[in-house]
Amino acid sequence: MFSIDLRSNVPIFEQLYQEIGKYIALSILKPDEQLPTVRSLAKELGINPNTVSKAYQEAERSGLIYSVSGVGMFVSNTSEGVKAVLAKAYATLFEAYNALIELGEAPDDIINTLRGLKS
Amino acid sequence: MFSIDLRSNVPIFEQLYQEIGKYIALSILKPDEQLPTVRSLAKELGINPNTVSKAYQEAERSGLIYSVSGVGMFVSNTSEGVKAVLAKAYATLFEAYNALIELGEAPDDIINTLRGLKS
Amino acid sequence: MFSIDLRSNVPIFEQLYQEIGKYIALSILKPDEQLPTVRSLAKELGINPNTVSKAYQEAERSGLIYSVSGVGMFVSNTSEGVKAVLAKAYATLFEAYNALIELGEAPDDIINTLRGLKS
Amino acid sequence: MFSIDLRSNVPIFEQLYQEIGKYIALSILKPDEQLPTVRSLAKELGINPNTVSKAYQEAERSGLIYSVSGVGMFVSNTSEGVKAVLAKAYATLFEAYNALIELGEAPDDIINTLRGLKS
DNA sequence: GTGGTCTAGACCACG
DNA sequence: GTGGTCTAGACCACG
Repeated sequence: MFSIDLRSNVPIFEQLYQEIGKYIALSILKPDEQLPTVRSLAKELGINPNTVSKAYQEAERSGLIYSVSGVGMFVSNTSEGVKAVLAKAYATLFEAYNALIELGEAPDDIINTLRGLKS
Repeated sequence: MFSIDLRSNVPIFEQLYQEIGKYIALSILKPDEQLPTVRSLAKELGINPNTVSKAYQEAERSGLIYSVSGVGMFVSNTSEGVKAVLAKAYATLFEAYNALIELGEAPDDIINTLRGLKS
Repeated sequence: MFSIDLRSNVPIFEQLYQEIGKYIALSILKPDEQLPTVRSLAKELGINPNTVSKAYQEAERSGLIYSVSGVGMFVSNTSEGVKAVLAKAYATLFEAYNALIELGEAPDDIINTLRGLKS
Repeated sequence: MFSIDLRSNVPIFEQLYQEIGKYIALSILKPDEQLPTVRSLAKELGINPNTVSKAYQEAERSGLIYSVSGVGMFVSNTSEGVKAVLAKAYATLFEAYNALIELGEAPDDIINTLRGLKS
């Protein structure tokens, strides 16, 4: 289910965190569904359990998942957590958009280019 | 002329490289104009000369500037270099856009949000 | 009667122990009244019997309840046990209060804030 | 300057994080003052650099400190960060206060007890 | 020099 | 069984 790119400059724990956010936003992971255990996911991905744990802790701090002591990690009721994920993604878009504006691109040109992309 | 933020998580050399691209794209830096020397710019910004050097090297690799041995760095005839800068900025935008699509956002919603921004 | 929150970061046995203390202090549980058996309470709350057992042991050590071999757990004659529960709760309060003092808050400010709370 | 208790049940990184917050709130650590490096503090306290790093990262996420790449960690302009620290400390106080209320203690009794403490 | 990430492996509390 | 913390040690990017 989860896939990571060991060659990426994005840290592994960050990739994993983003994937969790993505799957929850897409309802592939549903509220109160249990995530793979730290150890099993680490084994499956061939990475260190500490790295998975770090991703899970980030996700818990973001309100995306919660932990049940002695049992495992579960998907939160998503409303607030997903909002945060979306907000972050939009912030990145705005930043890239503003960088183009700073380079002298016209707003309409940028938007038209994006509209061309979607079809 | 150049301004950097030491507290930013964006590396300093990267900030500097982007500023060079920005000023060239905006024709504030013009073809064959000389850039500040590594040492003078480092002194002015209070940063390590190696950092300035790295930014210049990146800009040279991108075709934005060229070096004249023993003299300094100069702005290239811009057409291709600026194209590269713009292409990179657009690539970042597309990446952010696609991340939103992956999160389930509708293309029209994203574009309308951006259109709201521009006014 | 007892209610626990599996998602809380407070251990379940601790929550249960505190609830026992609370009900005894409030005389909802009365001297020599029998507590639910470990197994029945575990079943009712959907938790591990060992967890209930641990809470009961804590409560017994605090003098809140006593065990009758082969029969079950019973509420103690409360005076000393309740005193211990209260003492512990006050200790926690003092600790939080002192932390605020250490942070430079004025005693009167803290007390006034609490007084505002109570109304 | 920093002191930790290895025997405490409070994690080391958490103790360190709280100390940072305390010293900033008390202006013992002043804005833009540099903190000890990860390695030097680890050595001084006899703990692992990773543990110090975790505390620093927590403090950075809280806005208490900021990092300058290649140089070190520095105290933020404190207003917002300190507010968060104080808010957290007050939350702990309120929790302890409410626990006492639940145990049947009268608000005035609790407050009078605290007032007795302060003198 | 600085902090950030990761691994391997241990130990712990909770259940 | 579960996740959380910590150590020892390596490697990396940035400066």
